[in-house]
Amino acid sequence: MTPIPGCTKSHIDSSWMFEDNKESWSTSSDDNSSDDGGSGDLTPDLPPNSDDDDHEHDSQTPSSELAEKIPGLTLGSFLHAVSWGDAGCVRDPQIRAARTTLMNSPELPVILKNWWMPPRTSASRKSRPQGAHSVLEEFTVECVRGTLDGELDTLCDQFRTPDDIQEEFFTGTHFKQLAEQCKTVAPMLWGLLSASAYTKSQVMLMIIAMLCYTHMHHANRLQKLFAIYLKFRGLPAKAFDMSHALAVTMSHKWASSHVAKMSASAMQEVTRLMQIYPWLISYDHINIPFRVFSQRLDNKDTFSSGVAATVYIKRQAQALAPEVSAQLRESRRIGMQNPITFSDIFKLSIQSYPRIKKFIVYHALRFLLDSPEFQFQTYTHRDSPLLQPLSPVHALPHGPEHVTLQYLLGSINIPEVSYADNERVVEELLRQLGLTSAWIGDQMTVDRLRGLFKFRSRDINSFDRLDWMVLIFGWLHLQMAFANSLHNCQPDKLLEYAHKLIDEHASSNAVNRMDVLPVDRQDEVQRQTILWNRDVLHYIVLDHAIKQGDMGLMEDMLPALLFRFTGGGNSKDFVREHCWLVNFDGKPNSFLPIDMAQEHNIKDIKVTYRSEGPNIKWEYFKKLHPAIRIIRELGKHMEQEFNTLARGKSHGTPKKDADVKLLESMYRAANVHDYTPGRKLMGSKRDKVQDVVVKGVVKLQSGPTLKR
DNA sequence: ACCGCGTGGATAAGTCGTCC
DNA sequence: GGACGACTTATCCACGCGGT
Repeated sequence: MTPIPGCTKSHIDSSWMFEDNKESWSTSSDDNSSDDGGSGDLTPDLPPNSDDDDHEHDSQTPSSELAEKIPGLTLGSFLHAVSWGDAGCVRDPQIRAARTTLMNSPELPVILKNWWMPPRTSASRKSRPQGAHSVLEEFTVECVRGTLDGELDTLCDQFRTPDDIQEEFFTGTHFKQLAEQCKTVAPMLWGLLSASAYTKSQVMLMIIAMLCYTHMHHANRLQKLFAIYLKFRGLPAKAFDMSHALAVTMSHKWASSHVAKMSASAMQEVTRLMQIYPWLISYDHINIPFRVFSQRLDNKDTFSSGVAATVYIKRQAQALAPEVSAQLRESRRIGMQNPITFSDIFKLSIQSYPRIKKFIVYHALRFLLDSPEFQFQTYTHRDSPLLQPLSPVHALPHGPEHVTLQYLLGSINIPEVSYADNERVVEELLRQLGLTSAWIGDQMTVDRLRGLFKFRSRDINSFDRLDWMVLIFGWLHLQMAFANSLHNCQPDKLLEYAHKLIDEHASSNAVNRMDVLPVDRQDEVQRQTILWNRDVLHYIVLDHAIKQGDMGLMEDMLPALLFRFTGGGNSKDFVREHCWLVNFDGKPNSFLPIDMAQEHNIKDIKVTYRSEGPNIKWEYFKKLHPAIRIIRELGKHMEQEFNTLARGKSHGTPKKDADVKLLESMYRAANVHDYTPGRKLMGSKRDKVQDVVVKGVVKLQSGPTLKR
């Protein structure tokens, strides 16, 4: 026994394999030949090797000695006996120890490798000895197949989808993470793939997912994701069948029926949440032509008009509820006893204006800094404290648990806008939410509920419909056309410019200055532009405040907002429902995000997730729309996953560039920002912008508005 | 030349039976 | 019960034909 390990040990140093020495090559083949010759009949073409046998004494002598000691012993039968082939050898402690040593020895891999492909020098002209090439190859394949089967089985469990309806399923699948899991669960498959597929991990993940899917069609996690995602990115049914056949997605059939399930589940969820948390419903008509930006969309769609509604759930409000309602009662009591007067509001607005102005100036400055012409990246003083974002006046807590949930309800086909229809809409929405049976008989409840439904009036639509975005971009581009020339200015100089800009072009003071001029010195066009600038900046600051959850800033803005909405002819309800409510329940989701969100939803309904085909009717819309929220989240999620993986964070160029350019040239041609004494507005009186703030101040001062 | 109408292609949702 | 696939149904659109 002992000579054998000694024999192999003498050859474990594999450096000789790479020597060009002819002699050592022959000694090596001698070693192999003795192995193969020992096992006998596998490879008959070994005589050239056996010729060289006698050169190497170490290896030859022991084996022959052994053969002499035990007659009939071949290397094959010996190895077989040692390798658990003989009961006595299995048990014998000495053999067992030697076997274990061999099994764990570094020689073993080398032995096997040599069996698989007997080494030879690069100078060798002989054909390579067969060794046990085919045997080992078959054996390896068998091993690998067994392991892969096991790995695939475990992998299938990874790709199973217990819950494929909820949002978590669609946004909770992270490809990198999943790839890591696959790597750990199926190291061999992963290793093989990454060795032979020179590609990114998500491709290998997809290959594995496809394998699992063909293995068992319940292992379909990625297929489901891709099915829903691709369906709502406009993959046609034909292409769907194709990619289904390739095991990339689920069947088209599945996708469409699954959307219905998602909708149903979303409706269920919203009904459940509405019983727990405070909620608000907003709805809007979705047949409003959407022509402002997208002229290409005039595809003569004959959508009859209908209503799209969204439920907003304020989750965190519940935690606040007890004390807040008490506070609310208290402040109501105080409010009743000490009604707020005009001068109070006016004082508040005076007090808060400096704080607001800081933000206005900052945002104006931001336009400059963000404009590509300015090249902020290379600006010398870009770290100056003067240019840093302002800290919020009073920020609300934020985080995932504070997100306001929104759920689209099924769209309803109720054609015309009238109060009667509004009631029908409300009824239908309640019915969808399953509230009808319990509450519809109770007129009181319905009346109260109606206060929570927000029907958007027409006069604010254009403002809310993001039309102003283009105008703002135009405005800022005009202001910043000379941004490049400011590149070398000191930060404090920039700040000063921004102040000057606000004072002269975007403030009530500027308007006032204009108004005190004699009539023939006034410039109506410029005045109008100033008004627009001022209002839009307020809007931007408010938007910023809302986005940041900056309650303090929003409170500061309340007086100004009150002036605006009172003057703008919007109902007091508008202010009361939203601004004041915000004041009390301490939440940032005031009217603006809600309306914006509603517009987003409508855009999704009308443009992004528009279904085509003959069977699209309102019934189908009703079925589809509650699912849009999840679909949208999925879209975001997928693009995020793949952008970060494949394309980095590169953002596309703003689509509105052309619009902005046009607007800019129009502004420039019209000289709206220049002072032209005595200029009058062209066109009818109706085109003239009202200074709603002044009107609101006047109205508040004189009218009955405050009493309510 | 223009309009009305029928037809077939394209498309996608819906239905039903089958398989695991 | 979920997934699939063959088959059915419904609608729009392009095209062409025939009549005015």
